[in-house]
Amino acid sequence: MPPRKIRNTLALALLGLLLERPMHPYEMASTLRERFKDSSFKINPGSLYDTVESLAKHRWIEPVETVREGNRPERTVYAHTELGRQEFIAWLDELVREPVAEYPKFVAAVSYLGALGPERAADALEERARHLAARIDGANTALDETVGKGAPRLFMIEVEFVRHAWQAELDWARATAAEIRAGSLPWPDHF
Amino acid sequence: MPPRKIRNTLALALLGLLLERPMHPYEMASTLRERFKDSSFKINPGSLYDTVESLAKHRWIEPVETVREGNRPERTVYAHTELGRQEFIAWLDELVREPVAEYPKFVAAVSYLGALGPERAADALEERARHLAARIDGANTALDETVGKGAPRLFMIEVEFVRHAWQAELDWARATAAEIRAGSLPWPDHF
DNA sequence: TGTCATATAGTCGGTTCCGACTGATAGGGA
DNA sequence: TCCCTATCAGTCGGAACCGACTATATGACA
Repeated sequence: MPPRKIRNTLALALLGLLLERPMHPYEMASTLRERFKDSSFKINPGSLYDTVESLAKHRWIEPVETVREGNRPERTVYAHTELGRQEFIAWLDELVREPVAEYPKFVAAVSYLGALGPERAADALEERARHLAARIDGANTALDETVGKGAPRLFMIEVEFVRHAWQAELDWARATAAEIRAGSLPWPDHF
Repeated sequence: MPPRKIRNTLALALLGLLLERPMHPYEMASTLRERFKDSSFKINPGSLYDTVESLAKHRWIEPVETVREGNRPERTVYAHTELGRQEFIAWLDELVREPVAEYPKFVAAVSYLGALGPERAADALEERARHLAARIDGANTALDETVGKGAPRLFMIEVEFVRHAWQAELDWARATAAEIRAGSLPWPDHF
């Protein structure tokens, strides 16, 4: 099996939507926003149209009609192909099964934490912890509201995951700041 | 304060190295690899030279000499500037303090977990859990070795963080797979 | 002595990505 | 009627990114 030709996960989101029904690009973006999926996928007008084009080039989706309303720009409506459906499932399966390296910015920063010196490092970690706590609150509110409206948990399962991940990061940030304050994380000089 | 002009974290890594001593690009890459920092930063020859150029263009670093050994290509040795030193610290501080959205591929996949159907989803999560467990083992080995050689913990602090993050992800994957198997995570039909 | 693998050092061209911008329509208020 | 804002729909140029490739030197080994 050759490596997948499209790696951009926005393509996964768009494909997933088109499995429900045909749409034009702008509609895909607004539907994703409605469903809070804009926190799982980076939706930017430039990337959106590039990605749709790339999906079409690879025949995972195809234009089914172009409509024009009044003087507005023409809209091209796309639908998924059978190839697209298969690739979607295979890709999804692979993404869940195999962790891939992703180089988050925070890991980069932690690699050079020493350069901040102990006080400033502990300070910064504690501030991060406060931000994370606020985000976790936000996630809880979003979950409560959505489940309150009767939506199945599975529709927001990724929010449950990120909440869990943030909580872990929060715990680490607090614990590490505490270690620095307590002096139990020795600070070499030549930083 | 205008937004930072360079966002690429490889630039942070290179700048951090040049604070120790002047180096030429290839040497920066090999030094990072020696120190296991290639798991925190994506080091690719193309990006390396582009990034060095960009750092130089912004005057965060500057060439100090070009040397030639035998018939090998010329090497340009760079050093950090005072501006570079200041930007490094300010950037680092900001990266630690403020969490930024990063759209990991796994979150994308979990957003569409429903499409896999319950059996395949549970299967895939369990496989991921096994991969994660292996990585955690690897991290532990690396930590033991390095600390065994007398290196300060702070030099590998980012490995402690990623181990913690992986452990959290592992816990979530296992717990969610178990919920699916137990039927306590209801699966809507129209996926 | 030929050759094979590895380390050194970097170039090049193409794709991807993205933020700033354009321009039309719709609705509301003064 | 004029203006303000929001929404709709998309274009464009440049920056970032990355994989494939080039080319020399060194040491091992058959």
